[in-house]
Amino acid sequence: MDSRDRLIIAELQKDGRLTNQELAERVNLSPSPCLRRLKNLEEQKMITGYTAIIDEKAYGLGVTAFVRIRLISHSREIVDEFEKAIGLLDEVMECYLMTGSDDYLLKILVEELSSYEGFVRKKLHSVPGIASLDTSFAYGMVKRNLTFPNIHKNR
Amino acid sequence: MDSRDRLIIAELQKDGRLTNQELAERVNLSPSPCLRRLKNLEEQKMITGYTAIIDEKAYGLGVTAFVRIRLISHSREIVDEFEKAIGLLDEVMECYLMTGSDDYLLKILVEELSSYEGFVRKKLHSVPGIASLDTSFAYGMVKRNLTFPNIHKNR
DNA sequence: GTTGAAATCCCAGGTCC
DNA sequence: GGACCTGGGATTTCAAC
Repeated sequence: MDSRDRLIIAELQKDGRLTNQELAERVNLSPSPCLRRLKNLEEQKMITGYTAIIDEKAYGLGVTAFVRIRLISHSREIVDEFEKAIGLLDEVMECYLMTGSDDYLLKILVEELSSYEGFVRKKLHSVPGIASLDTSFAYGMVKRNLTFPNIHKNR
Repeated sequence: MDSRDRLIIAELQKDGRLTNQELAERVNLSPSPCLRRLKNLEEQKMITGYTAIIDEKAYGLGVTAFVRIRLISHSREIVDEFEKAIGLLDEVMECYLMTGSDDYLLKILVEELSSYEGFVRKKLHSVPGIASLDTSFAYGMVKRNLTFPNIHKNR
C-alpha cells in the first residue's frame, strides 16, 4: 500500500468502470503492473466492490430520512435482535453504531413522506428494543465526495 | 423506465463492473438491447456514475463522524458562504440539508480521533456561519444496503 | 421501433523477461 | 515494472420482426 495504490483507488472511486488500460495511463504505469496492483487491492479486501451511483430522486425515492435510535438496553440479546430486524428492512440503506446519547444512526430511503409514515408504522415500530426514535429529513444533498481525504503515511 | 430498467440498475448496484454480456444474461435480455437500455439510463442521468467501494478502516481512515450543524441565519449570503466553505473540505464526504432543528448533517472521515480534533480546530471552526455543532462518532457499520427498496410504480 | 446476429476492434489476464 | 500474446468482451452494423 503506497501512494501509487492510493492513486489507483482514487481513480476508481471517481470512475469505477475504468478499463485497466485507462487506469494504467492515469497512474503512469503500464497495464500489467497496474492490473497486478488492482488485483492485490481486491484480494486484500481494500477494494470491497464496485457499484453504480443512482439518482435517487430520478429513480423515484424522493425522501431521505436519518433516524437516531436509542435502545432500551445494551444487553447482547436486545442488540442482536435489533440488528437482525434492521438487517431485514430494505428501506434502511445504512446503519451505524454510534457513540454518545444515541445508539444507532440509520439512513432511510422511501418514495415520499407518506411512505415514510407507512414505513415507521408497519416496519420500524415492530423492530424490538427501540426506546426512542428521532427522525430528520434530508431535502437536499449539498455535497458528495467520492475520493478520500489525503493520508500522509506511506505504507 | 420499467421493471427491466430497475433490474439493470439493481444488478449494477450489486456489481458496478459487470460486463454488458453478464448484465444481459442476468436480466434475460440479449446484449444489444441491454446495452441500449444502459446507455439510455446513463444519458438521462438515472445512473450518474460508478465507483469503487473501499474499506475505510483498511485504507487508514478509522474514524467516521456525523456532525449536525445549525447556522446563525438562513440568509442567502450565510448559506452560500457556508456551503462553499464546506465544499472545499476533503474530509467532508457527504453534506445534507436537513429539516428540523438542525440545518445540515455532515459525514466526516478522518484517520483517528486526534485527527478529528485537528480537523475541527483547523478547518471546521473557520467555516463561516456556524451557530452550533454537535458531533457523534460511528464506531461500526451494522448494515450497508447497495440496492434500493422496491417501488411499485410501473413507468 | 425494438431485438437478434455477425464482424471488427480493443481489453483483460497470463507468461516471460 | 515492462512487453508480448491470446481468448473473450464491447461496439457497430445489418437484417428481421
